[in-house]
Amino acid sequence: MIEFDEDRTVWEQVYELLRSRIEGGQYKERGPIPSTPRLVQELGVAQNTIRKAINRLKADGLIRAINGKGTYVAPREAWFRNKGE
Amino acid sequence: MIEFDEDRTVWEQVYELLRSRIEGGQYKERGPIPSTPRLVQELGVAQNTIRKAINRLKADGLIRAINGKGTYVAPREAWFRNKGE
DNA sequence: TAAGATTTGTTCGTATGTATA
DNA sequence: ATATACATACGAACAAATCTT
Repeated sequence: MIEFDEDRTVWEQVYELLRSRIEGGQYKERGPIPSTPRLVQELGVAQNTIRKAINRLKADGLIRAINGKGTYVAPREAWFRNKGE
Repeated sequence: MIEFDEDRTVWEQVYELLRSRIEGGQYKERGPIPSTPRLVQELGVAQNTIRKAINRLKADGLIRAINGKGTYVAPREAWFRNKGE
């Protein structure tokens, strides 16, 4: 179980964790990332919180979700480089 | 984006807006009203504020909410006629 | 064809914390 | 102190798409 900092929002820390796993290659290009229920189980946070992080990653172009199938790391060419946060 | 009067509570103005839309027939009998997230987007106020207005409409018998599905205008026979405010 | 499981997506419901007036 | 309003986080249920059996 992962521990989260209390003075920062959980969904943002989840976002950064997943982002680092993608950029670090733990989740491979064009490969799947764990399903929402799996992430709920692993990270110990609510579905909605996972989804908020996921939505941000989608907005970043880092992942692509296919309804009923799964969520996949986008090819690097598709990633946006967001500087300002 | 709708503008709200500053010297009256927002939730009450949201309540009156939705009530007028229901009574005016914009939201039809037994038909759905927009979801909470949609109303948040349209009216530019927080979820909790929308919910407070929604709860009042439920207490009035004007609408009925179904968890995970949506919120619907009740048949007119079910409406309460609240005189006192 | 049909039924079930999995996964994404959406919705309502509840609670807590913070800031403000 | 109380009420308002916003943001966050959790829980529960429903729906559609996909895949398997």
